[in-house]
Amino acid sequence: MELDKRKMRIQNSIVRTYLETGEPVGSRTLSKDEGLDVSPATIRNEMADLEEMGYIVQPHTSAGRVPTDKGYRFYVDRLMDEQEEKVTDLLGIFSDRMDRVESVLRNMAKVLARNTQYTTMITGPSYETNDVKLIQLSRLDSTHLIAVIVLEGNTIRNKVIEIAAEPKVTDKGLLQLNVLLNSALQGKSLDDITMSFMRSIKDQAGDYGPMIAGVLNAVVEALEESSDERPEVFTSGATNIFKYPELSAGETAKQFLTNLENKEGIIDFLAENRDEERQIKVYIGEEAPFSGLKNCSFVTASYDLGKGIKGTIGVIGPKRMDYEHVIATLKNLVDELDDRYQK
Amino acid sequence: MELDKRKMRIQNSIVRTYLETGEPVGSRTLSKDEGLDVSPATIRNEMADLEEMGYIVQPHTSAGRVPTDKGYRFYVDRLMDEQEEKVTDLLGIFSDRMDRVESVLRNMAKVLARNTQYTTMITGPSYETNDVKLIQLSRLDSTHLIAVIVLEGNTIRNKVIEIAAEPKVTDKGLLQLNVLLNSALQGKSLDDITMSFMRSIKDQAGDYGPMIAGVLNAVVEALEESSDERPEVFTSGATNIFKYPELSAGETAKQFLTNLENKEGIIDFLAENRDEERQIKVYIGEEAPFSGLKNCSFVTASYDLGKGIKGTIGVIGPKRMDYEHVIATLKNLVDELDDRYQK
DNA sequence: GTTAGCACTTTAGGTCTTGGAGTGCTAACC
DNA sequence: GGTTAGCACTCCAAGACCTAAAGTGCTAAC
Repeated sequence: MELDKRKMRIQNSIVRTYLETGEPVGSRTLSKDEGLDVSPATIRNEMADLEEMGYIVQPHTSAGRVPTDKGYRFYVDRLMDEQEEKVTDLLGIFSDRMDRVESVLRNMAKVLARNTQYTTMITGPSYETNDVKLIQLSRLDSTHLIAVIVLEGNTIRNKVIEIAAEPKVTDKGLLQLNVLLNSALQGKSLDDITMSFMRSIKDQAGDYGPMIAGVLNAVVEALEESSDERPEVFTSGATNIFKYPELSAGETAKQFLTNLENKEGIIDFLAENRDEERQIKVYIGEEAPFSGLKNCSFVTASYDLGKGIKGTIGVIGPKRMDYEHVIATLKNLVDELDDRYQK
Repeated sequence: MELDKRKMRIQNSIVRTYLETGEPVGSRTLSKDEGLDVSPATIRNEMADLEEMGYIVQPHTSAGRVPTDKGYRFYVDRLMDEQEEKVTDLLGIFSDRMDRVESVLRNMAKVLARNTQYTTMITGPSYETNDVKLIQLSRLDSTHLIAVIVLEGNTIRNKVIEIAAEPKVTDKGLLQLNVLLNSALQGKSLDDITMSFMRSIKDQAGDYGPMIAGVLNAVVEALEESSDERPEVFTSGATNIFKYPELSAGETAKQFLTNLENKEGIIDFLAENRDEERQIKVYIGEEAPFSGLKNCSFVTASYDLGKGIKGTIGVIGPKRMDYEHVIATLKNLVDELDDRYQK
């Protein structure tokens, strides 16, 4: 059964009012809503219908109505279509040097949290292409080398490698090693570095053969750090939940914050969204494939900086969050990111 | 006025019992304490004295006694002298590679939080000596160089430098540049890099003169990051506060967590302790030169990994924290660190 | 100096009561 | 037929009240 126009109107009014106040909405309140020129009694009838259809519920007999997950969903779906508001003022973030993607993301989380007043989390980029672009050994001191490994996408890893004092590494030897390593490793990914491959390099290294093991180890570690490792997650505004009584009462706050501190689960959840075709997604309450956080809604957006650098941005708030604003802001942010970096 | 032996005994009993239970301690409870063979009435008399002297207070007329800051202080001072218990089981941390000081510290915070069940924070090392040890330019692609700058103490910084496509940088040129830069910059610190110094390098660089500006910029940035920048702070176990009702009730939890998230103030506070001669310090309640966190005590320890790498570890918990355990653990940890790295 | 005894105070928690908010239903109205 | 006024009913929140328990300070006896 479809909702007629008045029911839709009432439903949306209920959601909107509830978003603002956080209190169950009664028929009297609604009747005063501009544009709805009917008596409370009429509204009561309509509400009874809406309740039967599962859009709203009463916490208890003599209370007003509160939207169900389905009710929110109805409201949000409408938003997603209409929504085309332009939000600016997030640009400041980008003035930062792009030196370290990390610091940009961290910053982004912070700004977003301040802007929305909810909790935000951003997964660090996980790199899909993971090839070695450049490797460079330098002598640090008599027993240590430093290996700088640059991966496709310009991620840089440093590794300190301990070496035996003998045989002494000459400048010339180091140069040769670098040439050897670069020609051997360039364009290689983790999968390419097999045992036999390693042995062949070792053979070519002559006197430095024993040392090569350490170097290759470092390379493998660097590659593993970039792929296998779970992406880092930057959170911000965790304490914003104290602004919403329904999330800060009793056990809930504890659970919320503990979940956030551990980051387990959340990472998986965000990572899952990474490749979705649809940029913005909204999970209301139980919809999130992710236990542990009751009474919360998630809005996620995936970004793609090109070169296989992808990640997810998420906003977590109470179910009664300002979806309109959050969606607009995220959409804006992602568009902006794409514009700037996806060339 | 000095405390006689029985008063001392009672005072310490009160503190210890209160640490365990978190509830005001009554005379009856104390009289059952082993070794104290007097009646509740006698104890009541003594307690009246202790209260007058400011070691304990009653939350309200018909409640037991609770230690004051002064009372805790008395208890803790005694601990600091006696204390020589050996706590092990923190060693697992060190098995990690020392590649990244950062990850060791992060880990350390985590283990410490789990061990003590309080909140821990560790300031990243701030480097006192800040000299360039090694600099190495490599070609990334036609318009980018990568500069690897190793500082004394083996901190490694990477900088990507954008360069003009012309004049083309040859391998040979790069080699020369590296030699030039290393001989010029080695052992130099931020203060040494003056305008005239920069000009002189530029002159020596010949054709690559224009490019040098970018490189030197990168060096300066790297140096600034290590010195000027506030040290990073790693926190862990923030949600442990929910284990202590007096910290998780109402506003307090919010304040606590907000303070922790912002890290402002805390950094300064920890940094202040960095150079203290005394390794372990205890701040009880108002003693902390640091507003914002009521009802908390801090135990801090400063570590020194040599080469000017110093920092502070802090444990924050309710006033009624298990000082004995925390102090012992920290002392142990710092000793261990010193043993391992201060050679 | 120590202790038993007792009157006194305060709090935590339970029960009761009351007022307000909101509903569903019925009957009247347009 | 849809809309509305009226009313009885339900439930909750907040306050008033009460009680039991815990702990004290004081006094008088040991």
